[in-house]
Amino acid sequence: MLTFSRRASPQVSRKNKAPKPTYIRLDELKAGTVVCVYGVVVFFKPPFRSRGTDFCSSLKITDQSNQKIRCNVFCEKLEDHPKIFQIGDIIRMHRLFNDSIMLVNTFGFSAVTFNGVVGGPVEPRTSSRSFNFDQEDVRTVEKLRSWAAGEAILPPVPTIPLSAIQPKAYFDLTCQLLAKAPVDTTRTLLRVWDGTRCPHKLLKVMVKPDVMEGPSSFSAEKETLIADILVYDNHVEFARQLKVRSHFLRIYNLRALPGSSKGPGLTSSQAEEVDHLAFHLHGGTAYGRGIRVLPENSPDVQELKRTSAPCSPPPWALSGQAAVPLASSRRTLSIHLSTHLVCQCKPKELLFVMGKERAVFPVITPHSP
DNA sequence: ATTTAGGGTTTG
Repeated sequence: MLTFSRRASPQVSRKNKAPKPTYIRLDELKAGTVVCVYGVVVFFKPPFRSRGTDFCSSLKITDQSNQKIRCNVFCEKLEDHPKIFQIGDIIRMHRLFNDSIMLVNTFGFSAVTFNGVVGGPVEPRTSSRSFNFDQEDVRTVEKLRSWAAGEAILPPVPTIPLSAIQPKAYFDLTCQLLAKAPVDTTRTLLRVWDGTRCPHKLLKVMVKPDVMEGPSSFSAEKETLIADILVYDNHVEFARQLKVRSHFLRIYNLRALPGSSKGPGLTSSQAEEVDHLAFHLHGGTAYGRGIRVLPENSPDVQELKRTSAPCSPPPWALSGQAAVPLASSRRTLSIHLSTHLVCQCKPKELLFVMGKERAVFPVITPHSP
């Protein structure tokens, strides 16, 4: 709904008569008080399971005062955690208790986050059903963005594509999950791609096809683009929740190591290939190590969809529509026959891109008489 | 109605 502030400037509000909070500069925090703050994220750990009942998000923020303040956010539900995706994001938090060591969320806590890129749209990210957000918030976000740009807080490259991997270095990867499989009690395999080609050969992890969620194999061409990631220990539980194909991920503090490691799950011939890279998400949360699912509407996901499926609509050999009677309703189906199916190659699946939509279709092959 | 963690690279 639209309300009006005392200064008669329009104010978008989704809640009636909420008093406007006062945001405290980070150099004016007093121990033992409950505060609302704005800040630029200079460090964060994606939510990880604590030993208590909640997930914990650990972060460090700063503002024009240059004070750096640590915060911990405890929430039982993942979706209630601040939607921080990278260093440089702007965050607004309401109702944090200052215990003199750090800020910790308290009753009535809420968080809204924004991309930190100067000049970008100021789009609030939150799971709060009601929150206030007006022109003053827009100005605060823009001021923090331009201040942070001068402080060089954003990492020089937000995430590294597979094509730019430096062996042995730690990096963040934005990717689509294509398939996954449990390997043993401490490890899960994630098969991902970002549409770019790694200049190094990629070590493949062998698992039984019947435990694979998603396709157990891809075309030889596509396999050269797929990175096999072994995630360890505390990340296994998180990996279990991930959904093949529909989930776009950012994996933080990933490491690509020359494939000298031998052991179950790796083929012996590959293990001797030192040129092959093996991807590991080690156990623990140091340096913000972890996995986050990116929202479907995030710019990073839109960009990934563009780069991982750069092709024009295929030439149709046949195209049309058909009304299909169903049990409860009647639907119209668009039917296309790809020219790929009337040539000599025999694909097992086809990847079609139409605008922003993407779908992988199994090829139905009729039995020979 | 206030525990959890309290940043700082791996068993592989």
